Amino acid sequence: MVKRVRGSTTGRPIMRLLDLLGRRWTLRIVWELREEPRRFRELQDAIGASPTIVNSRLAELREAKLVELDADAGYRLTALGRELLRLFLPLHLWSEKWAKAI
Amino acid sequence: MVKRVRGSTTGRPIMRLLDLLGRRWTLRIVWELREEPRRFRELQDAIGASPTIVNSRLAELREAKLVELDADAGYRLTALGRELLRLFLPLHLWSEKWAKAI
DNA sequence: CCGGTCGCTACAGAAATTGTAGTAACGGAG
DNA sequence: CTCCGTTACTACAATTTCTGTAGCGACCGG
Repeated sequence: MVKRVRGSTTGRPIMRLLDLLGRRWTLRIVWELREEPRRFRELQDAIGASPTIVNSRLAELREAKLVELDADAGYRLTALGRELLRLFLPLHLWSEKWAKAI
Repeated sequence: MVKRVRGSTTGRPIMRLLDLLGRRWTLRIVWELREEPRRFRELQDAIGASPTIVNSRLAELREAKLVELDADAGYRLTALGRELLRLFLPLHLWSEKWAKAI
């Protein structure tokens, strides 16, 4: 009994990734961690979600090795997480163009 | 009374975009449309979601001018949607690397 | 011992999603 | 004309997810 990835029957990496990132607040959390580590409550206040779900998403992101908790600094992106973020950075610029178009 | 974007108080483009893309199935739908237009049912079967939610997401994506419905061909990405997709394409390759790491 | 912060959890109510069924419009075959 | 298949899409109850609030246990400085 293989642990099925939500919404995907194949388990292909891209599907697993899209599934992970396509959950409420996940992209937003990665985005909030783009510059510096954040504390749990700090992160929660920044995005305005319930602690329950912030904790769930952080657990998922930690399991995916994209985020880690440093006792001194707080939550931060791992090396893998920073790689992912780098792929997403162009979105920032593009979103400005998109906003003008709609 | 400004129409508030879910989870965002600022309405900044990047937040609106992250909010839109951070909804269940949205990223997946864009991904499924990467190569060729798809019919409603075809899309629904491919991703395995309920018609209700497929229709909601398509409506949001159409409002965001990322997807359009061509009566002959089916649903397809707009020029804007293809631009966004292009930003996401590197994810495919990266996801393979990520899958090995976790 | 007290008061603050830390990550995190419990839980009831609200909202989103699912799964199934079905609608209305169109087109082609008989 | 009727029948059949296809199209996009909707209705609705059951289920799952998320929210909002409160609070726990551990730690630390005064």
